[in-house]
Amino acid sequence: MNYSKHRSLILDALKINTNHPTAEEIYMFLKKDYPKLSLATVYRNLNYLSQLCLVKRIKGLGNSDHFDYQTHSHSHFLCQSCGKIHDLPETIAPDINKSVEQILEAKVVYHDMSFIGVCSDCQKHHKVQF
Amino acid sequence: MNYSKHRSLILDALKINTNHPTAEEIYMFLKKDYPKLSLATVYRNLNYLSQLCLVKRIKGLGNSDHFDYQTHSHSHFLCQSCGKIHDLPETIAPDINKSVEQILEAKVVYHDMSFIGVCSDCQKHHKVQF
DNA sequence: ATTAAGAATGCTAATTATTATTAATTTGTG
DNA sequence: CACAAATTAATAATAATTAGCATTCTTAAT
Repeated sequence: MNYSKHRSLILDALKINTNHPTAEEIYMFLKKDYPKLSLATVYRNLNYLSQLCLVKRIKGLGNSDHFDYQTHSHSHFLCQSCGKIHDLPETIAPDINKSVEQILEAKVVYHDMSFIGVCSDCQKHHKVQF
Repeated sequence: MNYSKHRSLILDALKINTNHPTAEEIYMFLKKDYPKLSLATVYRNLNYLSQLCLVKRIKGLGNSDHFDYQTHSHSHFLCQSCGKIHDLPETIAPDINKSVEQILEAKVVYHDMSFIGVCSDCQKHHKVQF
């Protein structure tokens, strides 16, 4: 794999933008400064990068995938009210992969844990749930 | 909401078909016996049913959502080799929602835990990973 | 049983998210 | 620099899902 300016920009965008953006959001973010950038390039590189485990692909509540620069195993909280994705420390369940391996006699490569509910901000502001 | 033959059939199909089918798969399954059934009806009703928490929507490895008749909180194992979705007992992490609520001061409604790896069958048969 | 209102459906078009194609540009290397 | 391979932009194509609308089914009151 060769060096590519755009791939590097996409990785940087994810590093800066810690709010777990979608491909489209990364595209919009970079498009401002690099108008030549194409959406297909963003998708292509996010696929490369996630295959190389340089970024993490996250399934959210909607239909589009989100991406995370943090590749270490960690979990997320998805707010049903504001839609934001919050990070969680992995300490909540340290040896859970091992447990699953024992139960199913399977090899666990990684896990994807999401907690869905209402975040503290939205509870305070009495925002309407959708 | 009125009674509907089709909605009832879709729920039954999910009850019988415990392999976490997609909307398309449920459609194909029912289409054989009920040729008048439309794919849009399957999608519409799966949305209704999951809003009412009568079925569970599951994000798999691919781009289409899977559905589960089991609505109680439980986790899944996704095999990267054969693509099958296996169920896991919730005992692997009993009080995890409470932990998350304490960490984020949020309200956790439910969680969605997926373990990704290679199932025991695929390990035995030396199937190639994709 | 009849009927009218609302709910649900089939069909199709439209949208959204993503991937494939291909010619042109960029990058690594001798 | 020159050439081959990798990457890209632009666009077409595909996949997954939703929306619109005329028709059919359900419900509950007559």
